Amino acid sequence: MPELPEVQTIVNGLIRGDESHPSLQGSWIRGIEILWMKTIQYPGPDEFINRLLNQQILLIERRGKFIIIRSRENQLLIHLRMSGDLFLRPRTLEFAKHDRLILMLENGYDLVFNDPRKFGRVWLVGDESEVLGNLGPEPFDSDLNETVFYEKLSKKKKQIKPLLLDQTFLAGLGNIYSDEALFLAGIHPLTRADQISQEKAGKLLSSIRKVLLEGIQNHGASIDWVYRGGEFQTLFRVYRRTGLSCPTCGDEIQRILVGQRSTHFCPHCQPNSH
DNA sequence: CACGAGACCTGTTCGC
DNA sequence: TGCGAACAGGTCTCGT
Repeated sequence: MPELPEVQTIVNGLIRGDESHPSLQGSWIRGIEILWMKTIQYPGPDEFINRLLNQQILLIERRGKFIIIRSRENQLLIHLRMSGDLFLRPRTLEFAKHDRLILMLENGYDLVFNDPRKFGRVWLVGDESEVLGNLGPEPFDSDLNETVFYEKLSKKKKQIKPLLLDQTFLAGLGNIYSDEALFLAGIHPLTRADQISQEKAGKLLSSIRKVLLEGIQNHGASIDWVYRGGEFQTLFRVYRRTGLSCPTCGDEIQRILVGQRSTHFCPHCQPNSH
């Protein structure tokens, strides 16, 4: 599911709090319930509980698609993968379907990791670079400009779509936002990265930033039964719009498979360059 | 090393 | 209505 805008939306909600729950920041962890053991990627369950119990949550951040929850000595890293969700819920007697990990807070709320497909994972580490060390730059990193991005692209022979999904190249894009960005930039998804001109590279970078910002401003995308309150799905230009008309030229949007992932594009606005 | 297929999971939707 | 196939926002591993 969640790509950068959805993860950012979740982080923003946890930091801010709202009418239904307080901020997560400052909360003390007084109980831990692991409901699906594989959720804990590292360390083992006993050490996980020992090191997290009675810790205070100080900061919540995002890096790529990871949520980072900082206490004094440890970082809890959470990756939602396809169907995970993280939210605060007033303490209840019974857990909900698909709850995988619960941190019980002193203020009467539970921090709930719920994940129907069980792909999501969490790590508890003292040095986050053990897990995040191979991530590429953040899309909004000010050091990433047209020239730098062009040079990064020119070193890769890979097709641009799978390259944008590669988290070691750029952190945060997934299937939705890469299709949307390539459409805005007018680049065919199968174009080799090193065939993209500097001008097109600049256009691609600004398109990536534009669609991510749109996603964040609309609180992410909510599709299928995985509804999280976002509205960006109503603004999709190509993603899951196979057979519908291109918002720019009216041609039919096509769907192809690239690296086993559905890929949507407009054959007229994103001409095949090879 | 690069690439593609398969694995990990459950739930919904589609086609016959 | 029923049933199997296809598909889903991600990433890792294995084989060629």
